[in-house]
Amino acid sequence: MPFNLLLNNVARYIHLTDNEKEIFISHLHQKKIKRKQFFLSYGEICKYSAFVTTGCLRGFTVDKNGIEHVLSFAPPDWWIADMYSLISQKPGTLNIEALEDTDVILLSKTDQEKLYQEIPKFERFFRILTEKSLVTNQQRIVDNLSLTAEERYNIFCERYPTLINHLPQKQIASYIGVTPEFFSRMRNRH
Amino acid sequence: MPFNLLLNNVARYIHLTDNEKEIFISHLHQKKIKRKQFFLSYGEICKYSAFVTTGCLRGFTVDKNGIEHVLSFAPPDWWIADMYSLISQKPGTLNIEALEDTDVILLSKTDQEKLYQEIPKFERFFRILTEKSLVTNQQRIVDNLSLTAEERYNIFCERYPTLINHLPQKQIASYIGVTPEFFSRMRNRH
DNA sequence: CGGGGAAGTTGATGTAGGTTAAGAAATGAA
DNA sequence: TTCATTTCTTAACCTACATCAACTTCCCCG
Repeated sequence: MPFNLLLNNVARYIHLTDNEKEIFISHLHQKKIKRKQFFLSYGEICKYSAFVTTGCLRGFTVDKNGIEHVLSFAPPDWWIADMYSLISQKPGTLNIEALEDTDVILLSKTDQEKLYQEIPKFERFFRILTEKSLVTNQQRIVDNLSLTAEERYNIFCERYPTLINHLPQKQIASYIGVTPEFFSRMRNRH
Repeated sequence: MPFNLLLNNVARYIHLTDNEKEIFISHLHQKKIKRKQFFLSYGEICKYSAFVTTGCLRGFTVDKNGIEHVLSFAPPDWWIADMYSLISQKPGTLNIEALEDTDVILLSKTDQEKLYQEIPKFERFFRILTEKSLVTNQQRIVDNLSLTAEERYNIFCERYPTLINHLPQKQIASYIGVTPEFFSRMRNRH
């Protein structure tokens, strides 16, 4: 059944009884997002966390010069949301777009809060998830401050080997923090 | 009593009974850190979260060229730790140093876990804390990718007005991601 | 309260990476 | 398969910020 990937994802950090699994699943919705379709746009209020089962999403912002900056990729087994907007329920700055046809499982903000009431273990689950995400983001800040573009690229290759073949170069360039032109030059020099 | 600042910090997100407050306090330790003294050094395993009551700490890494990069400041009412090391209990890369004589309240990793057992509400507290920290860090990544040094400086001034007068310029420069020389020039042109 | 090390300033010069532009290659919708 | 649209490449030139060095000012600790 289609929720297995997600149940395994959850099982990494907390144990659920069969009954709890059913309660959990009752809060979930499935959705298909076609390539290039937006799951969330700048200025909207983020009402869902999305868990990708197939395909790939990207979260990005657009700066005042119209340049896109990729904050995160969400391949299968990853969660994505505009955390700022989800928490504050204010309009966010993040766009979330499908890089290919993608299946997601949605958990709404309100269902997530119900879940915290019904199965407090989920506080733990999302705490741990958020902690891991925080560590990754802190490392990225350090990398951006202290490494050259080439070093950041090498780290990206190590950390996300499956994504490298999968993604358009310009998306990786944007994540690394360089222009597509410079990224191309960087790759073709050695 | 010296735990009031911390109890207020906690009360922002969860409500504790008097009994729960006592249990919480029983897990805490106080410590004084003298100016320039290290609370945590690169390569150590981080065993404590620290909550600052007076003074100021800074968390920073040192890159392969010996250059320091400030990840965070912790003035009063802030938590600080090497999250990577605290979670994984592996040697971390963060240094945490007192910028002035500082009083902290410590919560050890093991006491934190006991707290989760004894008062599950603390799962919620630290989830919310971590979420807020994550949002701040994501915004910083976007800022580093899309803004000039001067724009990042202006944002820093808005966001941390009290720190501006308080900190040596070179520390702010390092947080912003520029050299002290460039930071000085930037401030003195207009 | 005085001296020494740290912090800040200023100038000359260097460089990683950006910008603009134009063509080549890949890709996807019909 | 075809054509239109992205994506990628290459080249010339540009700029934000770094580096190095010498000087001044600050400030803390004995």
